[in-house]
Amino acid sequence: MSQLTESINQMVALTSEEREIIEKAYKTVHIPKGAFWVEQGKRCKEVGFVVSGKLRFYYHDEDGNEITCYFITEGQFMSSFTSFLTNAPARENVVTIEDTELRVINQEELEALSVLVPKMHVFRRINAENLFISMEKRVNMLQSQSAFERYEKMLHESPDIILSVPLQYTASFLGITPQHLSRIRKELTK
Amino acid sequence: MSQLTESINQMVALTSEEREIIEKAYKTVHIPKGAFWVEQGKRCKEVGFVVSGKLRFYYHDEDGNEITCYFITEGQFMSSFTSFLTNAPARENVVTIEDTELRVINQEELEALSVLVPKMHVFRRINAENLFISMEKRVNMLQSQSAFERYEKMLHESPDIILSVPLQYTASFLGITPQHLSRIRKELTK
DNA sequence: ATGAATTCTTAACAATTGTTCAGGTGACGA
DNA sequence: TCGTCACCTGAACAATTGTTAAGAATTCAT
Repeated sequence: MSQLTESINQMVALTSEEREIIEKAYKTVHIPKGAFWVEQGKRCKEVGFVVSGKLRFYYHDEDGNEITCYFITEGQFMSSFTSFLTNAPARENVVTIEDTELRVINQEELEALSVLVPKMHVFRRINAENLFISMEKRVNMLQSQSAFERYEKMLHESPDIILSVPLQYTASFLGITPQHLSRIRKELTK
Repeated sequence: MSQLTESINQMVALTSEEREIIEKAYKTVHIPKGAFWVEQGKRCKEVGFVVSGKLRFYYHDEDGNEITCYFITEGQFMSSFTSFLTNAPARENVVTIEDTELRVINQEELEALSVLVPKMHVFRRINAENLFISMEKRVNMLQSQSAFERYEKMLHESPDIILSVPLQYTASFLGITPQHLSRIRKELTK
């Protein structure tokens, strides 16, 4: 079976029947590098699982600056969750930074699947909890650490992202300007 | 019935039998002003619902500064979630800033209750999703707004908290020093 | 390979935020 | 009532971060 149910299975043990039902419910989608999966202002009606590839979430603030909210890589469940959960227009754009393969499911299908496989409620809960935990870490970082410390931490925790995306994306993810990140890098190479 | 099941009922419609079961599962606890509910370093094994009162979550960073993570008020579900969910020692202290009444339930009881009332899984999922959404807003704020803007926003969204807690708590919640918040306030009164 | 476009670096200067320290206010118990 | 303590304000100075502008390096399409 696929990575998708493998990942779900790690959170809630599945029977092989359940795995099959789930496999059938999620569709496979290929998105070429640079294409949008979600567009700012439109409703996001799907959640997805990244089989391979990499995506970036970003929005434009009042001054027109691009703010990167997330980088999403292989093995992660993702969506423009706030839009998906509240049915509000998405605040952010989601674009691929590499050719990407997803497994996706829409709202109605997910609800139907959760009826067929009630464990999906538990999975969805655990997933939401994990999202919360990672956001809490991020708030702690932004709230109490300097830009230098935040970059060092990211360098340690996700060097792959830093190496594979333009510096400006990393900078806005950390809440600083590209110029300042460039300065921090220079400082670090000493 | 109580505020507790009223709140749960708003997220997942409950039958009166379910409400009764839930009411019995949650214990009532009174905590006087200034007392700890969770202590940094200990495991948090309960989740709670605030019937009345107000709490503050905070931890000490490497330099010994108190960092306020959350203010929790009436009608909110709360826990030291990362500790509760991962069984790790709590990073933060939770203290009451007013005399507080809680409805609490521990891990085993919650799991047992979720078996008796499977809808609890759905409720817990929705609750986790809501926590995620509020954290996402907070990350956006910290990532892309100035201290001045963050304070203005908080003044608009939770004036009650600003009015009822010492300035230094609000300051660390916003990620700034008390002196700087004092400066911002002065600026605002012009 | 070449030029255009994007991205990155650098530096000077400006704005924001932190640090230190001093004083002032108000609450509260002896 | 008095002193103590916690909290808030203020100002001078320092550190961090943003802004602007220019040039260097890299990427990309042709």
